[in-house]
Amino acid sequence: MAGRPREFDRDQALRQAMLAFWRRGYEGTSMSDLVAALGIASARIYAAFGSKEELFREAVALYAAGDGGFADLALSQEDDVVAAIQRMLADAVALYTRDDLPHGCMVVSAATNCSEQNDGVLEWLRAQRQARTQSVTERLRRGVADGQLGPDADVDALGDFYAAQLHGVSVQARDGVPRERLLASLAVAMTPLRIAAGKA
Amino acid sequence: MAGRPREFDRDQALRQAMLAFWRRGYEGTSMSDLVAALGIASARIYAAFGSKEELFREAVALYAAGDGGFADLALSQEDDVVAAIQRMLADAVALYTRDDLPHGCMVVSAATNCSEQNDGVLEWLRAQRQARTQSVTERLRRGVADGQLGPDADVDALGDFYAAQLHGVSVQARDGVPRERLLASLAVAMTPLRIAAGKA
DNA sequence: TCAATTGTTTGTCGATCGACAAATAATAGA
DNA sequence: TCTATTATTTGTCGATCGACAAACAATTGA
Repeated sequence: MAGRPREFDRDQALRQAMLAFWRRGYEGTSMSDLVAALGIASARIYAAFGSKEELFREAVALYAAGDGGFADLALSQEDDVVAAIQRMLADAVALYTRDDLPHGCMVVSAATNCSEQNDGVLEWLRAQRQARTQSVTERLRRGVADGQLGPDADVDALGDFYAAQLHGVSVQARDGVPRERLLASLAVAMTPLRIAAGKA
Repeated sequence: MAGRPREFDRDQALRQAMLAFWRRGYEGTSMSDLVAALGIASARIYAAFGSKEELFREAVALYAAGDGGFADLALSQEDDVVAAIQRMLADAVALYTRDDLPHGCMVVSAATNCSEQNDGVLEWLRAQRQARTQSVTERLRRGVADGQLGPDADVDALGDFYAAQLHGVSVQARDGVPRERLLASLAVAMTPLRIAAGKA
C-alpha cells in the first residue's frame, strides 16, 4: 500500500457527480459535463471510479444514504402509521423542492428515458422504486397488525397509492409546482389513510 | 405543385416514430433507431419532417390527439365531476398498461432527463403537464359551481393531487405494476373527492 | 537509495450522434 | 416533349460520445 496520494477529495467529487446526475439524469450528463462539475480530467475520473456507470451507481448510493433515504427513516422512526406516512410525504415535498438542490427525486427522474444500451441502470432504478413501494406496503401492514388501521384496510392498494403519490410529487416538483401547493395536495392525499385509521 | 410522389405513408411513419419516442424517449431514440422503426433512410425523414425535434413534436401532437387525449375527453364528457375524475384516472390506467403500447404516459416519460441542448422539448412537455393540471383544477372548480362539490372544497389542492396521481400512475405503469393493482389504488385515490362531494 | 505502487497529465481512439449535399428519379403542368 | 418541382439514393460531414494508453510524478516500504 503505497503510491502517490490522490490530490482531489473523492467524496466531494462524488457529491458533485451526484448533483450533476440528479439534475440532468444519467445520459443527460456527459463525461465533459462531469469533467466540468468535478473539476478534474476525465482520466482521473476513470481512475477513481472505473466508468461513468459505476460513478452513477455510487452517486445514487450516496443519494439513497443521505437525503434520498428519508422514506425509510420516516417509516421506521414513527410509531404511528399515519404519522409515518404523513412524515414520509412531507419530507419528500421538503426535499424535492429545496432551493439548493435539484428538484424532484433522483431515483425517479435520473433514468426514465434512456437508450437501449443503458437499460441496466434503468432497471436498477426501477428496482429501487419497487423496493420503496414494498417498504410502504409493509409499513402499512404493520399498522394493521398494531391495530392502528382497521383489519379490512387494503394495505396493497394503499401502498401502491402512496408510492404513486411519491412519484407524482417528484414529477410535480420537477415541473416547478411550489412547495406550499404540494403540501396542500399532501393533505388531500392523507385522507384515505386517516379514514382507514378511523381518524376521520 | 407537382413533383415526385412520396413513396411511403407519412402518417404511418409518424405513428411509428410516436411509438419509438413513447417507448424510449426523445434522446433515447437515435436517428438510426428511427431509420429502423420507420423503415426509411434518414435523408427521407429529414425531407418529410424537417428534423428530429420537429418529428418528435409532431409525434407528441399525434399522441395528444389520440390515446393521450383521454383526460380532456373524460373531463368534458362527464356531467358529474366525480365521474369525470374517476373516468380520467381509469382511462389513464387502461392506456398506460395496454399490452400493445408502451407503458406509461408519453408526456410524462419522453423527456424527463435530457442534455442541456434539448431543454426546449423538456420545457415543452412540462408546459403540457402543467396545462393538464390546470384542466383538472378547472373541472373541479366547475364541480363546485355546479353544486356537486361543497363550496369549501379546495379545488387547487385537489387538482394538484389528481395531477400528481396521474403522473405517479404513469411511473408505476412504466415500472410494470399490473393493471389490477393500479385500479385498486385508483379506488383509494377517489375517496377525497367523494368526501368533497358528500358521497362518503 | 531504489523498486513498487498509485495518481496525474496529455493526447487520442473508434463509435455514434444529428444532419445534410449532391446526384438521380418520378411526377404534373405548359 | 420540356421544364419545374418534389422524392429518393448514396455518401459523408463535423461534433461529440464514453473510454483509455502512455508517459510522467509522487509517495511508501525495503
